[in-house]
Amino acid sequence: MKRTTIGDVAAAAGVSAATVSRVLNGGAVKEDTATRVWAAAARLDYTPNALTKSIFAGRSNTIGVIIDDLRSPFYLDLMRGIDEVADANGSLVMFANTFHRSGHEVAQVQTMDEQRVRGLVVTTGDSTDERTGRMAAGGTPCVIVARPAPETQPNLHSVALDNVAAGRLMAAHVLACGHRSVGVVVSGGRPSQRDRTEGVRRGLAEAGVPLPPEAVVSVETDDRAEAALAKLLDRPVDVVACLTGRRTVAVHTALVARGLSIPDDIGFLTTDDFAWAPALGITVVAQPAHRMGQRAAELIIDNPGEPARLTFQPELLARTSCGERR
Amino acid sequence: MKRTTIGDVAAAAGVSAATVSRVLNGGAVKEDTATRVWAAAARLDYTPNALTKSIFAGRSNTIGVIIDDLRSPFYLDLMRGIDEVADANGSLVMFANTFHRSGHEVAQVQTMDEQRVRGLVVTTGDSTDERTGRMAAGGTPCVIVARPAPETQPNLHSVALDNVAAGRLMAAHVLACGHRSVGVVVSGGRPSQRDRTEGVRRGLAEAGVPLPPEAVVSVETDDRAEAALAKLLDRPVDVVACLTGRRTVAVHTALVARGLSIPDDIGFLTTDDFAWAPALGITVVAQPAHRMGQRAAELIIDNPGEPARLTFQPELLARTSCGERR
DNA sequence: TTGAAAGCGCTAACAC
DNA sequence: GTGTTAGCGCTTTCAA
Repeated sequence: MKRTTIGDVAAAAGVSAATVSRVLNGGAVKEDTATRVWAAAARLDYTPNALTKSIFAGRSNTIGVIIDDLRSPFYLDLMRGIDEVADANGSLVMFANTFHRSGHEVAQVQTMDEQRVRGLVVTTGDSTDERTGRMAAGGTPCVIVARPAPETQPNLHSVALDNVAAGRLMAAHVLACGHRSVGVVVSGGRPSQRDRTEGVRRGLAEAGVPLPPEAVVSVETDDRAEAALAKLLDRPVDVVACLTGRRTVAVHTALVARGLSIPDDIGFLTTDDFAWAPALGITVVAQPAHRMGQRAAELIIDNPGEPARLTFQPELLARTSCGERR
Repeated sequence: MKRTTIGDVAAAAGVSAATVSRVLNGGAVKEDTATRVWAAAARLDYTPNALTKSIFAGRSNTIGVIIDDLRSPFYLDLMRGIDEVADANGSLVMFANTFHRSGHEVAQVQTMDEQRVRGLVVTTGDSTDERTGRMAAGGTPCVIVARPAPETQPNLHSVALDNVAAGRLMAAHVLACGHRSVGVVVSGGRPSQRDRTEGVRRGLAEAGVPLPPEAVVSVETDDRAEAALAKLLDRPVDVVACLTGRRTVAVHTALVARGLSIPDDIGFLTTDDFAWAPALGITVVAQPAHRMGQRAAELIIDNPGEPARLTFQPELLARTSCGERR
């Protein structure tokens, strides 16, 4: 099944391939030549080969995105932001989902590099840092999302939340609601999780409220939420702060499964806004995920000479899940 | 910023480009030659150019996916299914979000064709049918999701839900819960919406319950949900059946905003399962979205000679939002 | 087992 | 204006 090439069109229109190329890309051609070429192209159903074009440019017009898990509300909004800007610039988005298959992530970065993507957005942990760094060194702009870039290097940018501020916002809110004993749920030990925990700790400390180590539990997968919560609620806890949007459903469900009513028996707040949060009255600290995605894509398209480290401020969306504010 | 080419590696290893190619792709080469080549490749940080490779194959190793709006739970799960199978086969996924910008969709199909995708998954309305048909005629396997393929043609497959069955399932459930006056919400007039409505109508008719035209309203965008519901609830309605997963949040919110309590004041059920449905007790008719995505990707990778029209059966997940079953 | 040479579909100099 | 000629980075005959 051979496809129509530029040569076929040229032959059909009685011109050279170069002329066809000029017609298609807006060079200087006589009007009736152009007409003949367009007609021939339409008749032969000619679709130019973008792959071949990219060879000359040295790279494709596609932005690569590597994401842990699209099901997280943050990543989904991030993705939409990237897609929007890409689309507005005539770029495409190539996407790979790691699903936390560690070891696979590095291979995916490599694959994106082989595709000669115009730029790469990575949201994985630091396992990919070395490969991403080399890619940036090779001239491909890369944006690390959700944590600061590991080192200052040309073509290597980052887009992240002020995670400490997010933690502080949560602490301030639960204190304002009259809570004193806070339980914290994180997922794994990624820097963002550590920083948010630290923010909570500092925010509470300023009000003289401690956050002992046993008040912080890690939930690695959804099905371990119940067990982790059982441990967390061994000691009296007024309010549970979930520092990871990925675990919101599981933690909320585990709370309810224990027969706890929110906010009457226990307060609850989490990270990342989501479509059902208003309906459920769940208070969240939101990241400007959509905006972050847009900026990430813009960094790739504009690729400023100076490496950029963009930090975004979180926003508290107070609803009813922590009880009334006093 | 010139990147390392196969020629650079060849020169460094003291062999020809052809030999390097053979080493990289597993041809017959003497062992110590291979060793020298691998060493040179590593030293020069050689990353093969997949774009150039694709020129020879005639097409890339990427599966294109065109989706209306990723925020819909169905599409997100579909996407995950596609990605999974693609990944398992060493394929990548290239993704475009139309966001219902009509007119843009056809351009996006064309763009995917220009990228010489290995295959294309389209979820848009029929505006793209002509272009997709030509793509299939040109040899690229295409899969239309959520409605049957418009015509039987080689390389053109479809993956869809049995929408009439979905409507019947809903009708049977609301009848079993003792409801008699059903209000239906659809979004636009796409075939899937029409078929589901028809299913509801037939299911009710068999029990002698009518579904008059004024019992069906269309909600085109989220912000029009309240107005549409006001109209729908002009007449007495026991239960609202939302036939589009995309509008679940908006319709549910509009119901609650009217001061209606679910299921005490009014029953509610919708299409497509979602993460928070169990927590909210919302009954849904689910599509096997993940499975459908996998099958779509498999159709592209295996591309059977006979055009396939796959139909999937919906499943009722009964929870509490329609009241107790009698 | 290896290299030289041709060519994939397209663009970009350089002539005419 | 338009055609000719070189490539882009890689694979694939075809000889050696």
